[in-house]
Amino acid sequence: MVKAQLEIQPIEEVQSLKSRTYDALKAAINAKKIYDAGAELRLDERALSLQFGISRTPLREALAQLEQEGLVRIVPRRGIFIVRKTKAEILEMITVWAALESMAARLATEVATDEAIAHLHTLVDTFDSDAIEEHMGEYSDANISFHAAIIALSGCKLITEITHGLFTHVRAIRQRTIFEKDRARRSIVDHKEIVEALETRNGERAERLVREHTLKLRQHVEQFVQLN
Amino acid sequence: MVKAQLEIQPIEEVQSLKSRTYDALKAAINAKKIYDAGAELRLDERALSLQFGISRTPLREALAQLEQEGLVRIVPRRGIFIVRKTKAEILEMITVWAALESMAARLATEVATDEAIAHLHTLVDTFDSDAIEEHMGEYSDANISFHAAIIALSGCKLITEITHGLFTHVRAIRQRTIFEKDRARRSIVDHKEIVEALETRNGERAERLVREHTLKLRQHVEQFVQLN
DNA sequence: TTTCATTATATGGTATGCCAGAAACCACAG
DNA sequence: CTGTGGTTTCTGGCATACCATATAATGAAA
Repeated sequence: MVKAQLEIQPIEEVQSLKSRTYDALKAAINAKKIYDAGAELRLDERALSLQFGISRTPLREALAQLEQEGLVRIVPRRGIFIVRKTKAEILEMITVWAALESMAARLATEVATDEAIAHLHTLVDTFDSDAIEEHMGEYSDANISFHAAIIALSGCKLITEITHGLFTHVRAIRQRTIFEKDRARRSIVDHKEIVEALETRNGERAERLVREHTLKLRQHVEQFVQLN
Repeated sequence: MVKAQLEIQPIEEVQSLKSRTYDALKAAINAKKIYDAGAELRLDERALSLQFGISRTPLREALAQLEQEGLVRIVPRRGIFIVRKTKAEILEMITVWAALESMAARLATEVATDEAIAHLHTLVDTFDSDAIEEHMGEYSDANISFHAAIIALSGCKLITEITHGLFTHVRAIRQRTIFEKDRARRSIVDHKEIVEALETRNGERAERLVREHTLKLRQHVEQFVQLN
């Protein structure tokens, strides 16, 4: 046996057009403000195939996948439309999120290393709940990272995958969420409690805190966010 | 305005070949014992298109959707393969199931009607934990129905949808699960407790019982079920 | 007989063309 | 002006043909 003599990089495998088109379309849909009034939700196959410089075949396969994922709806001989989620559907997504992230928190208390849990502090301690007003933008990002981190700590790939899929849908509504400072302040307190529960390996408590935290968001969206 | 003079039935709309092929393939994969040794996992596009009597185009679109769903894997210029889930992935699915069904139980205590909850008795009381041996087959079906019923009681369509998708994968392993009578007996006891918690609108307890019940299954599969 | 290079074949990937249904447009009758 | 029937056009659905690559088959050289 000859030992590796070179640092071999996998040959850059060019993905199929279908796959790349899928990614491109998904990114484009995510970037689009689909909840704005008068937003164009229709996708034109031929126009897209021209823009991408490919034929309709791989494009249609990518669209079929997006349809399966629930991002677009293909109506025979009528058109292809970006799906706008209803408020009820968004609320259901947050509910599922609550179920999954709370389970993730429980798992994290069982499998995560102390170091990994300690690392959460970098995502929480940065923000003082008093001076939160001036850092709403950064906080919003850190907030997302915090929840993603907990899910990652669980070690459960499937939870990561599903919540990531949900996030794709929910992020579109995020730009509509009013981050009033009071909510942010209480949110930080919640986060600190959650970290503490994880550190003390209190699975029950961690699960409950995460669930309640996310259900608060659900409540908030239900009350204050208006779609259409 | 002319009143309806005829009883008009909506025209039976013929679904697209893509859609029907998707359903047919999914059913075929589910019916196949993919975990048996030597099972043929490869799908041949051209052969399938001949069998279905359609061209490769709609077939490929259906396959693209199945790939998105994780049922098959398409390897460029190598072939299309039915995906066999690993044991670790099955365990993750059961974990997610536990998270979702326990949340569903909690929701059910908040939104389900008394009548709907009472209806669960028909799925539980039928089986006496003493005489369970002779009715394992029926019990297995009732068991599935019971869990599906709880999820339905939550009123959360998304939970129903996701768990249904998981079931598609897990059912293939079901035929490998040894239903020894002891597990079935304890399972029935669990079910009765769950119904009671739902009836008394004890959300915390219902959630916990469902979670623990499903995690028991997880534990069992981890210990006793062998794949490959 | 074995090995390796060459060739053939099989298989998925992509492009193209035509078809059918739906919507938009238009003209003409009332 | 209005409503109705017909025609055009637009759009997605499907079939077919060809392409590129991976694999199998073949055969010549060692």
